Amino acid sequence: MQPTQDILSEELKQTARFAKALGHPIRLAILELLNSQACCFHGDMAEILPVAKSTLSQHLKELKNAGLIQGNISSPTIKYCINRENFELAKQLLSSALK
Amino acid sequence: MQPTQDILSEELKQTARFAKALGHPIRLAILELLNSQACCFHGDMAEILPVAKSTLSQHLKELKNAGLIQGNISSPTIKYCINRENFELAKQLLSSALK
DNA sequence: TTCTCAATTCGTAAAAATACGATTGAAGAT
DNA sequence: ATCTTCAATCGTATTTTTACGAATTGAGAA
Repeated sequence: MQPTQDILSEELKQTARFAKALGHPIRLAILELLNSQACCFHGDMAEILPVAKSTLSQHLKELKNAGLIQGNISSPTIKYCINRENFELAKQLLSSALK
Repeated sequence: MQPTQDILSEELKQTARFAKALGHPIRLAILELLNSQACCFHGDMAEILPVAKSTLSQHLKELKNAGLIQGNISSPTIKYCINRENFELAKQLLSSALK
């Protein structure tokens, strides 16, 4: 075995993080919704997606942790948006991983 | 909640399966190795990647199940290769999910 | 201040992923 | 037929993921 850093580079780990975040149908559906601007609010998504609201919150949290989305308070709701910068980065990293 | 099939399409589920398979650093490293033709054999990979052989086998199995790689027996070893068709499909689906 | 509503967090359970060493299996070499 | 050798599978443990309903929080409305 070689030293970890040689093979498992930071770039590769970041790519894996993004891929993992994308690795669930619900989360992809969330991104699709946000990307199409069809909706931005937790409540609206909860009506469309076949999961409980608490589960939806968990998926939103994971996407936030991965940096793919962000939420802006717009009382009484929260407006979710794609984080374009990281979304682009994810696209780049994944497309380069699949080159 | 709407009927599942409307939102969670087969395409979206397939995309999630690919993304999930890509969502681990070791598996990305495997694909990188296979893609660069630097090596193709389980034993060679086991020397390079910082995991036990049995763990490596598990990751190879997951990549196989996802359709991203395939193994051809070449006694006494097994030659692993990228499954180009599905690799392309994954690239396509993911890039379209991140459009 | 109290009420209401949206969203998150908590508590919990079940399933899946990750990892390892030991064992087994399959194929060629002796 | 027996011995090697490579890789997969088994058995197991730990951690993470996924999911739900209940309880909490926070901000504006009454």
